[in-house]
This record gives sequence, C-alpha cells and structure tokens, in this order.
Amino acid sequence: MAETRRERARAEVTAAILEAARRQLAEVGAQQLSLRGVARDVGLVSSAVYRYFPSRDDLLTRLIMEAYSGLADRVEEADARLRRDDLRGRWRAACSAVRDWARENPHEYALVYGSPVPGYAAPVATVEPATRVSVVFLAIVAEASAAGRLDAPGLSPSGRRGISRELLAQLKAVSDELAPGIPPDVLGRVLMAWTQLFGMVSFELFGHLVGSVEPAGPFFEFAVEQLADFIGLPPAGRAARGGRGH
Amino acid sequence: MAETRRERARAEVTAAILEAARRQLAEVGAQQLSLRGVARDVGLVSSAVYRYFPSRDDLLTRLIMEAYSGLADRVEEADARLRRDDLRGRWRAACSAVRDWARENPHEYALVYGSPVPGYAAPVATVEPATRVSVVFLAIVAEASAAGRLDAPGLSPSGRRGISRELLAQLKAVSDELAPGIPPDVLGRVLMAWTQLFGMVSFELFGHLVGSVEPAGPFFEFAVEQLADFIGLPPAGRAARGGRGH
DNA sequence: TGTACATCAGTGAACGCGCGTTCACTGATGTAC
DNA sequence: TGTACATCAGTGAACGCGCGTTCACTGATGTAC
Repeated sequence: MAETRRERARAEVTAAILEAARRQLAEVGAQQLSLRGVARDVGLVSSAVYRYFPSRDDLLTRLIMEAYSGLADRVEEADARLRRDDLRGRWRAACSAVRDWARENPHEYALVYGSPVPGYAAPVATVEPATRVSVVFLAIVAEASAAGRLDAPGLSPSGRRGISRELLAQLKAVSDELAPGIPPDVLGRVLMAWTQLFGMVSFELFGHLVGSVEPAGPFFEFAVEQLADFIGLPPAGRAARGGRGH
Repeated sequence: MAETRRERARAEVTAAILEAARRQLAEVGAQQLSLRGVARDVGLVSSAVYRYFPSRDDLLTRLIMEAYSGLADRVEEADARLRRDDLRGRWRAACSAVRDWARENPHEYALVYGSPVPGYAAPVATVEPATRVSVVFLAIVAEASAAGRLDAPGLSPSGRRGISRELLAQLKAVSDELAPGIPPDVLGRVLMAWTQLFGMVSFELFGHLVGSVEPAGPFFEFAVEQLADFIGLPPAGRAARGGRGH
C-alpha cells in the first residue's frame, strides 16, 4: 500500500501551493491574496489550483488554521523549555512567544486577530487550533492553582464585589470546559490578562503606540510582570514549592 | 461676502458624498468601499467624485479622521456628563463610551483600530483626532493625581522594580507631552489599562470571546472596575475630597 | 444693467487592470482482468 | 506481461464582473469691466 506516484505528486503540489499562499500572505496581506497570484507563483494555470482547493475561501481557511497552529507551536515550545515549577518564567515565556511570533508574522497575526475579512465566516475547524494557544496559558495558572501557589495579594474590594452573577455563571462554564480547577475569580483575571496581551500586541503591530512607548519591548515586559502579579503567580527566584495562599 | 450658489452646492455635494461613504463603510467595510459605489449612491457619475476628492485614499483618510472624531466626541460627552470629582464614574463612563461606540460602529472601529489597510499609510492629519480620545482618559487620571486622590494600594514589588530605565525615559517623554503631572509609574499603568480596554473591545467585536464570556457586558464591567483599582482611582461613593495618598 | 471671458461641476466614454470561477479538452497515471 | 478502461492533473480560453483614474466635452455659474 505504498504511496503511488500520483499521491506523492499531489502532496508536493499541495505543499507548493500553500507555501506560495503563505508567501503572498506575508507580502501583501490577506485581502490582496489571490488565487491567480498563488497559481502564478507555483507555475500553474489559475484553474489548476481548483484541483487542490475548491475556492479561495477554502485556501484562506487553511491559512488561518496554519496561523493559529504556528502560534500555538511557538507558545507550547516556549513553555516546554522551562522547569514545570518555574511558573512565572513560563508565563513570561508564553507571553513573549505571542509577541515574537506576531512581530515575525504580522500578516498572519492580522489575519487571525485583526479585523475579520468581510464576507468570510471562519468555519468551526478553526476553533480547535485557536484554542490550543489559550490552553497553554490556562495550564500554567491551573497548575499554580493546584499547587496552592496562586496568591493574589492585591485582590481589591471591587474585585470581590465586582463579579456579577452573570459573569460568575459564564466563568464557571468556561472553567468547566477549558480550565477545571481554576476558581472563577482567578479565571476572570486571566481573561483580562489574555485580552490585555493581545491588545498590547495589536497596538504595537498596528501602529497605535507610535509616539508613545515605541519600541514597545520595555513596556511589554513591564506589563507581563504586572499581569503575573495581578493573577497571583509566585514571584520569580524561588521556584520551589512555596507556602499555601493566605 | 455671502456664500455663493456654487459654494453652497459644493458643500452639499461634499456632504452627500461623505454620507454615502459612511453608509458604504458601515455596510461593506473599508476594503470594499469603492469610489464608484459611493458615486452611484450619490447619483453621480464616478469621475465626478474627483471634483471633490483627489483619490480614494483621500476619501479613506477623511473617514478615518471622522471615525476618530466621532469616538472622541462620544467619550468627551460621556465624561462631561458627570461631576468633575466623580473620578471613578468618569472612568467608567469613558470606558463604556468606547465600547458602545465600537459596537454601534463596528466598521469604523475596525477601520481605525483593526488591521491596517494594506498599501495605505495614515497621514499625520489623523494623529490629532486620534489623540483626543486618549486625552480624556489622561485628564481623569491627571486630575485625580493633582487632587492627591490617586492611591494604588496594590503597587506590587514587581511594579516598582519592573520599570526599566528605557521604559521610564519613554514614559517621561509621554508625560511631558500629553499628561503633565502624572507620575511615570502611574502612566505605565494607565497605558496598560488603555491597551487592555481596546484589547477587550477588539476581541468582543472580532469574535474572539465567542464561546467564553459572550455577551461581554458583565466581563467588561468587571474589567473596568479592576482597571480603575489598578490605576488607583478612588472607589465610588465618596466623591468628596479624600485623604492624600500615603 | 449688459457683455465677454474665466471658472468649474458634471458627463460619458475609454483605458488597462485583475479577479474568481467554469468548462471542454489532452495526456499521463492507475486499476481490473 | 498486456490490454481496455477509468481516474485525474493540468491546459487554455472564456465569462462576467468591478475597480481607480484620465480626458475632452458641455453647460451653468461667477467675475471684471
């Protein structure tokens, strides 16, 4: 049941098309990405591409999934490189991985986290790779929580009071599905950190920090640290098992 | 020196073109906005539009400026409606104004805070209206600071340590130019809140909260409160002059 | 107030472009017997 | 191993579309004297 010549050829051409599409995406962005341009790059006639992808939207979907996966790979690798009990280090690494990937692949980033492409609705197939990224962050916090090493000293009065009944219900649902073991109030903070992370990266990439804290590296590092404090991740240095929370 | 017939007509047609452009923007988004479509809407032949705008990019620039101005108006009005010493109320109002405006004008929002339009570089003329929005937020914090009512009890160890020399320099520059009187470390936190605010709104509008905290109202309100605490704005209720910070 | 000329808004046709997608076709590759 | 038929990759032409921008033109509006 060895691969037939045809199958091998098909795999190769498919790969070549995707590679060309990635190149086009990097060069001109998603809006301008055209089937004809891709075909030209590969050295095919435009109609031939239809033997491989049923439509332009299909190609886009594929690129979106690859973008999410690429980012997820990057974040997972960054996280995996550190000792499991170095929780703050892992947090930093995951955050930086997001930023670095985004800066290296700005059009991919814009494709998935920028304004939606008009007239295109992302199919469900894109949900799983999108989730992979968040899972890394949630795992770090979940492990910290399970180890009793989560401590949010700055839990403000509004923090306790501020979680409305609706929000609590929503957070519990998310917690059950994605992050068992993370208390809802912590999850609320994680979600804030999550949106903050992407807010910063988007502002940096889309030029909204020009004239203020550009280059954004120092600000980013400051924010990452603040967010770790905010969530209650143990400070760096003492990576060994610390005391239980208050 | 009364307005001549021509001048009146010119003003009217210009307004009609802009109105049609706004309508198109709302319906199909910036990418798909076309001079020909606008002309059709107005009842002009496409080439006639060139008597009013030298190019499509010029029209886009105009729309970008209007979008920033519209948002700024909204935020300023929301802020102005409250007593000057109700600092937390003003903060909430300004944040909600951003979110409400974005939800009501999703394409305008995407135009200015989403992925940049490829091949289009925003001219300097857009900077001033863009700044107006941030000025409201900075004013609230600056007034709080000037009144000695800014207190950030949760100032974490990393918070003090975390501001690197580079970041400090950048923050000082921003402070001098835009927000005299706000200490750099507070400004760092305000900038975090700023990016967080737009990060949340973008995630909500671009569909990245679907399946978690959607509808996003409760989460948004929670986050706004947390951010106010984080910056050190006085809690609601006691709007009168409180004690000085430690 | 009237005339001569300059300005300017709007027209309609055209240029040149690139796009996504369909379709009948050819020739090579694979499969059943 | 050889033949007959089915599958499938790639071709080339075409359809129909919409776009931004230019240009010579006309007729109405404004201005100088």
